[in-house]
Amino acid sequence: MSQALAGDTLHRLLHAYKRALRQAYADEQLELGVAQIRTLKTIRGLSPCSASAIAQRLKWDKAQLARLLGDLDSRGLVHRRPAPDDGRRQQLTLSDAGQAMLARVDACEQRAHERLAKGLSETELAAFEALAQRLIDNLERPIPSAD
Amino acid sequence: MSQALAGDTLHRLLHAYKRALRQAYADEQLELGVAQIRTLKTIRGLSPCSASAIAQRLKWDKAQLARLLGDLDSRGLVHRRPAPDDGRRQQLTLSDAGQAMLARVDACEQRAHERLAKGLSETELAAFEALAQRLIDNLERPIPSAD
DNA sequence: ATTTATTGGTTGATAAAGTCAACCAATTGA
DNA sequence: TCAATTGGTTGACTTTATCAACCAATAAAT
Repeated sequence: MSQALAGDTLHRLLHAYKRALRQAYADEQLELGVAQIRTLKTIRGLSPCSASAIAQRLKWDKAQLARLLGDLDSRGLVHRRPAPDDGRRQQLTLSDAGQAMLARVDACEQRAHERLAKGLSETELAAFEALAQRLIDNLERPIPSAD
Repeated sequence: MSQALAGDTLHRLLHAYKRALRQAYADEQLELGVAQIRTLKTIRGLSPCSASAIAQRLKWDKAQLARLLGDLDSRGLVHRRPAPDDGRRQQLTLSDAGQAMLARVDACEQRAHERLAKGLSETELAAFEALAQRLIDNLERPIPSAD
């Protein structure tokens, strides 16, 4: 790696960030994991929403997604309905309980994020976000094959 | 969170990054996981080095570290010797095989990091690193207790 | 219209990452 | 001298992540 960006920095940042999130969720007695919450948030942000859309969006294995959705369903946080136009697909929406849960998550995460961003300006955070997005794009872009 | 930095961006970046690393290691037939490699790299970078120093540095659970070190030891990649000045502590060093392994890792990761950083200038990467370090500092700084 | 390929989702199996508690020996602090 | 803490190990468990096989439905090819 170029000396400017150490992979270890990325590892440590996410490790610290996830621990901060888990602690914030535990403090608030939210009995969900980070992946479950990310799933709920993605359902909120996509319309219409399906398991394959989430898997594509988060680059998750569909088997993992299936289990996460099964769990969220059994907790009554999401609705799964057959899609009207494709018998294979399920239409995912948040239940009332799911929406209420996410409202609590939002409050939780706001505190965690205030702590994360303390002392950094909006300009700096925006710059970080833009750079991070470019790094993601680099990694998610298919490698042109030599064949 | 402030609108400028989305937590989801961090998740997606590390997810993509770890997948890229795992792929790079698999392509090179390195039969180690990301955590094992980070452990070896930390041993290389710390002198003297002990398990507690690594756990402190990476903010890992010491039980997790113990198992990682046991595995690296059984693969002959590290040496564990009693510390001369503290009967509780072990002095950790890389074996010749461990050093050779890290040389392969370095080559591997250079390619992964070139891909990660493609199209970004050294200035941009340095800015990202500096901002990431500040975010880590924010999260790792103890919260002053109200008591 | 029929066949083949792909997609959406589930289940089984497994590995990696991560956490918590209990324990013991050695060291430090009271 | 005794209590508290530290360094490390082991047991147990949870969460995250991956791969393969499978089935039903849809799309593409013939």
